[in-house]
Amino acid sequence: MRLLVVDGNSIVNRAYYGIRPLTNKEGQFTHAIYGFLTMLRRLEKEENPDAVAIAFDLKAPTFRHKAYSGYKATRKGMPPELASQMPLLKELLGLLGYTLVTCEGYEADDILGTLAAACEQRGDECVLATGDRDSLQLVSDKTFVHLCTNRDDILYTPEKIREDYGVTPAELIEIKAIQGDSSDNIPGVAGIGPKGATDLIRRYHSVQYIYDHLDELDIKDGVRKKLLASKDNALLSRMLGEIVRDAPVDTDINRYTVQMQDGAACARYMARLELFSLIEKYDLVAAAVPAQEVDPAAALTVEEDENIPLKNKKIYLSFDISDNELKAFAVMENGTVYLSHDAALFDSLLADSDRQLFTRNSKALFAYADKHGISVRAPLFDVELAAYLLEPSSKDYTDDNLCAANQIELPATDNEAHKPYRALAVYDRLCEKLWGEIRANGQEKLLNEIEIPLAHVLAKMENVGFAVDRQGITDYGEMLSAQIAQLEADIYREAGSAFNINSPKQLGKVLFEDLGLPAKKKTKSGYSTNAEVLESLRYEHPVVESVLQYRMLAKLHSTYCEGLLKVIADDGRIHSRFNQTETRTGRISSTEPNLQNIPVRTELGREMRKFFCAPEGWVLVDADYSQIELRVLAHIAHDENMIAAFRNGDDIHAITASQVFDLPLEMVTPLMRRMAKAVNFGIVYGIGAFSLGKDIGVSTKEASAYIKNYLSHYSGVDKYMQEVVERAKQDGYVETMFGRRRYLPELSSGKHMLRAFGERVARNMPIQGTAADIIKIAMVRVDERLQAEGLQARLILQVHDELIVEAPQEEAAKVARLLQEEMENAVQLEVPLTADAAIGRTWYDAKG
DNA sequence: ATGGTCACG
DNA sequence: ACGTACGTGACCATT
Repeated sequence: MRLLVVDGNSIVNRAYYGIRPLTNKEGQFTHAIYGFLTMLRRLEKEENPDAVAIAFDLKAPTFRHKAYSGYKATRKGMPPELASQMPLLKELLGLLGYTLVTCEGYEADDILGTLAAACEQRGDECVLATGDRDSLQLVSDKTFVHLCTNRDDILYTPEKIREDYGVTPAELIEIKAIQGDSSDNIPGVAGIGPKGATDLIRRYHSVQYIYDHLDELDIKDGVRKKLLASKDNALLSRMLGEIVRDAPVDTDINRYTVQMQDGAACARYMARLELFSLIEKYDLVAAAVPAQEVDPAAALTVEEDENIPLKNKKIYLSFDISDNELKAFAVMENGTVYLSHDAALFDSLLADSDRQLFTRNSKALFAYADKHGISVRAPLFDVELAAYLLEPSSKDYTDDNLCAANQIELPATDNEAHKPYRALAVYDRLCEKLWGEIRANGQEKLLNEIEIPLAHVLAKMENVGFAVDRQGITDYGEMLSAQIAQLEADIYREAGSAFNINSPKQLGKVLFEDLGLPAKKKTKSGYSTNAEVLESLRYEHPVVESVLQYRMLAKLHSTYCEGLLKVIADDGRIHSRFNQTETRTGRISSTEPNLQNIPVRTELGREMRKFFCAPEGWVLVDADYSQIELRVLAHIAHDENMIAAFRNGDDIHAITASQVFDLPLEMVTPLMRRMAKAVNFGIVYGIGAFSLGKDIGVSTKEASAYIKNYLSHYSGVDKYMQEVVERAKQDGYVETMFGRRRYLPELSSGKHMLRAFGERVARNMPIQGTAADIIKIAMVRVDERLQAEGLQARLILQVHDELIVEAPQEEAAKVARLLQEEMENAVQLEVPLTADAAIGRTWYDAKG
């Protein structure tokens, strides 16, 4: 038999600190629970035990705390974010069929020692899972320690301990007795550390022997003196350091076999915690559906191709549209789902302004309507968009997840074909719940006046697509291929060997081992070979320059030439998809292909934009906001200096330079302006002196002086940056001018890094998010205006602060004015918003 | 599936 | 003592 004993407190600590915070809707932290179960599953898979015991400390569990003023032996209660997860974790473990072991007056370590001793006596094997090296003293030919570290897991056998420490497992106690352990209040011998202690025990094996033969030992007098001075402490430490092996706990291995009793209860518990991936991992998806006999009232009723009553004004609608064609749809009334294929009925529902539609993926609905010449007159509620506004950090917004998160149980059905409609049967409750929260958050306008109308605009943009010059891309790609082949040959010659240049691993070996170039930075899996590192090695070896060139061309070729050629549709246009629920800040994203990252910064890359063009007789009108984020910052921070600069129409980066460097404007050099620009960006991103310094090539100290200067001149910004973090900590979220929220559980993390990240996000999101809100408003208005004025011109792309419209030649001038007007007037700020429009045959030409 | 790299705002 | 600016998506190599 083989028993796995888990040191619950140690593993939960690893989980808590090792995983970024997660919360459910109620704000309950769940990441330690998630991490614990993930680790537990991995342990079981790797160790394949017959039984599992999970040991916990009984009284207020403690954790080792490093005081900021150096290492100090303090024990402090666990942070509340972890403490609140402990009872939930224990209850869930119980439901999953694990047996927990605790013992009054004993620590988890002692339980590990006791169970291991019992296994040894019976001849069973025992694996101890812990993150704490103290347990290594328990290792024997029957007992192993599975040490969980931040990087990876190590299995300790007696041999492995000999290899790592050069002593036997039992001798580890002796080492610790001399070395001491501040976190465990074990004093040890003052003045002797790990090295000295290990050396002594390797030679003399025990503390007792050392003191019995102190005068005869072959050691320095200083060491002898230290040993003598701490004799009492050393002997006490020897006792304290030994783990108890006879705690009064049940050592019968049969008590610890794992048997889940109630899968449905586990699934419900996990759903309440919103740990949906665990439901899948534990294969409880089926159990999550309440069995019919348990709740017969909740059985799903589906009427196929029946006459749909449609008595209500509120229509709960589900549809299956692919390639803009309707496959089927369903409506729900009074809990009954009516399935239909009647497209005419479907179309009439969309056009009926007296009905309100409650659905999801309204973008697909708008795309369908647009394609079929139907104007959607029914007011719409979209669960996905609503859920996104309520919690923009979620990964997806499936019906199942939304119902689970809102404690709405899905009705049961045996019919596989009816499964997709289970959520529709409870859509009235789901929509009610979501709408209630939208109202409570004051997000009604954001949903109804920005996101839902925007879905319509995005649908049209996807349908229209962006015309491209296929032949142009092909020729350009061939030109690149030739250059890439040449560079490849150059690189092999310069490096003295042939290898896969695309493999960072192989490239790292060639540069830093074969050629002996200095490695600047490391990644998790080896040397870093990114552009920053290569730039710094540019003049060290000719191959570096070639690799940089190769990288640039290879990127252009694979991502942009080959990538784009693959997605040109039959109409000769590229139909990117715009995702409206992806980003945590409120921006939209673009996929298949991503048209928001077409090269522009280098001339060669920029050429790519010559192949994005308008059809014959048409032109592109491109307009972009000038410094929208800084203007938003000036507005929301009420910063007088920055507001004045924008009102004067000043060059904001030059003004900033004159302030940061304390010089008159005429004396600002281009370099100073460039640095000031970096500071302006840095401020928007939540800034740190280290990174700013790196970015502009000055010392951290100098960078921090710039920041200090900046904040003293823009004191409104300084005040805002402090207050926004303060408020975020109180509220748990930040929001934009238009009420778009982002929750920041990171702010209450015990991990410094994570908390600092949360603070930067708190400073950045309201700025980036407000800018995103503004351009969304502009898009909706531009679309309305184009239609209202009877123009053929249409929006085809948005790139965060830039809109692109294609227009018949003769409409171009009017459209350019319209675009600029709507963008600049989307919202009134304390500073003017400016947008610059330009006209051209291609994107390259139209971008001012 | 993950990590490294690099394209954009 | 730690690691180092916000937000994305695609491609390639590697596991």
